Amino acid sequence: MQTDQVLDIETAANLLKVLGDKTRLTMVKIMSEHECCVCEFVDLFDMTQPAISQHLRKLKDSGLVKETRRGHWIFYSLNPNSPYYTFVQHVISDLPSQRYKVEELETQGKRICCD
Amino acid sequence: MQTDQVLDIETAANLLKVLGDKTRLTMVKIMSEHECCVCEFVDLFDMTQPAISQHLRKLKDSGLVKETRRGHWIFYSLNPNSPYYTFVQHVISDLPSQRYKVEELETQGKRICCD
DNA sequence: TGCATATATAAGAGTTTGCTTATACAATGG
DNA sequence: CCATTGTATAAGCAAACTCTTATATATGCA
Repeated sequence: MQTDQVLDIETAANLLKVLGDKTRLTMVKIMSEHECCVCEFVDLFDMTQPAISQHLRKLKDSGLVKETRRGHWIFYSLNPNSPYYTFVQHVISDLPSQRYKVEELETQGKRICCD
Repeated sequence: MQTDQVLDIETAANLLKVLGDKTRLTMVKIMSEHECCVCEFVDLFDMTQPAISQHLRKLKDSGLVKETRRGHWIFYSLNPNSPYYTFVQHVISDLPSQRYKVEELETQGKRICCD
């Protein structure tokens, strides 16, 4: 994994820019608690699928997030192997839990599960 | 002052957007270690005075930074009364110290001091 | 009072961002 | 192998961002 290392400022600024968007920051907080697939994000945010996809690509390009395909669905989650994993944890630790959103999906029967 | 409170996500995203710029992030790290006036920033960054001024305004508008005038100079520093002070501390704690930059100014006789 | 210095603001140009719609690609099941 | 479903990519547009130059404002001092 990695330890609390010193981050160079330019790298940190780029990460913060990626996180400095309400949609992406919420996604990251959600993924720190659950993995999620694209169509779930589409339901959670009132946004088109391409818009969601583009946000996820930014997160993936930054290395903060990884994807796993299971059948039709691609699940996104925080990448614990990112050298910036603990940095992100620092940043999002003060944010309110977003579990309730995923639970709402669940009660609406919109949660995707591949077991 | 304030405690480790939960930050709403939109507010956090806006703060991160402000911090998600190399110049501003470096400024904030510097100010967490020293107060600085505008002309010092102009020397530290290879940037025009209005560009520096505009970055400082963004930081001030976010409430993260406060200014104190002393004669000709306006000194900027982190605002410990900001409700987001500890959040910012979390974010910048992993960044490398920028003291050496201010020390370079000092050896070049470019440091402003109003004692 | 008038000038020099420090800083802020205004206006404009070039770039980046974040959406939209349209289309392409990938996987599954009949 | 075709249709359906989930996801990604492309192209285009409006808004936001970050710089530049020019100018205004504020303070201290001769």
